[in-house]
Amino acid sequence: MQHSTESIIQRCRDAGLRRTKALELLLETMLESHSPMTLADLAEHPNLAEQCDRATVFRLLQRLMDKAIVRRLGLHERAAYFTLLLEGRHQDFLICSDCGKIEAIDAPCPVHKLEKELATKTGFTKLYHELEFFGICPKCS
Amino acid sequence: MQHSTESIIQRCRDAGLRRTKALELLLETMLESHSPMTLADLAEHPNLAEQCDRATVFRLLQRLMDKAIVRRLGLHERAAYFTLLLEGRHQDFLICSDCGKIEAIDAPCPVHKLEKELATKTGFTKLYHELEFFGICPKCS
DNA sequence: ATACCTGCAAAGTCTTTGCCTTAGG
DNA sequence: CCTAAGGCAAAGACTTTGCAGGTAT
Repeated sequence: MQHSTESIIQRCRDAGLRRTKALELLLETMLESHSPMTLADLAEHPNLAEQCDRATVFRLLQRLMDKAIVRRLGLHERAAYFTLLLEGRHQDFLICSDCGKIEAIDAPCPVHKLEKELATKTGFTKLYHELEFFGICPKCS
Repeated sequence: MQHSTESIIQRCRDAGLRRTKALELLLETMLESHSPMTLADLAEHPNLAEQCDRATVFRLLQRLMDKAIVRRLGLHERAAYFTLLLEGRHQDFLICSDCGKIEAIDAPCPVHKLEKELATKTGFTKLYHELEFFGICPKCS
């Protein structure tokens, strides 16, 4: 396997984190799962449930995000974002990871072809997509 | 203007919603703003702050989502999702809007070109993107 | 030895609901 | 008139933090 737990632990060590039981178990668990997990998913996972506190998992995730080993998906605020669905308008967004400013991108979206393919391959219906670009805006950098 | 408040209100009426002051103000506000807004953004917006309760805005957004006039961005759970950042692996996701199941998509991501363009056009640095497809999975439909 | 981690419990923040009143159709 | 919508206040859900004690280095 290309990404062993051991090699990720090494990345953590290089980033200055201590090798603790909780860290090992967390990384193993995230590596086993092939899709994103919530804090609850992780803290209640059999690997972790009896082994460490939810606050520990939370703080580990925080550190791992700081070190760019873990990413939190979605817009980076706690609150939910809403947008109007207007006929003939599809919006993708460009978001500053630092100040949080969100702007709409006008560029034609290059994803529709893949979306069609997915519809036939996977049997999903009512497909739509969301595409967000994140980065540091000129002001913040 | 192509999308007048009036025309959206008509969509709402067609969908069975009553024409109330709060609805009008909410739609106007969302139409003015050209990027997604949080419940707090909306409820505290000068247009709405003194005019209606936050719970009202919340319930309006709910109804508008039911009627597919508004969309809530991001993964549709309350909790945040985390994923490992592994070298050489970029994942896009396919999510069932009904049961919430998330699966990773292997297909080569068609977005990198646009990402490069954005970097030069906008001056954003450290760009990356997230791409999610939503739909109803075979089991749920 | 000491700076970093952990567990527990409490506080915060944003969302969601109950209940009664108001008003649109 | 009848039912959907609104206001207020309280409850929920998930996240985040303070502090005292434990542990990797």
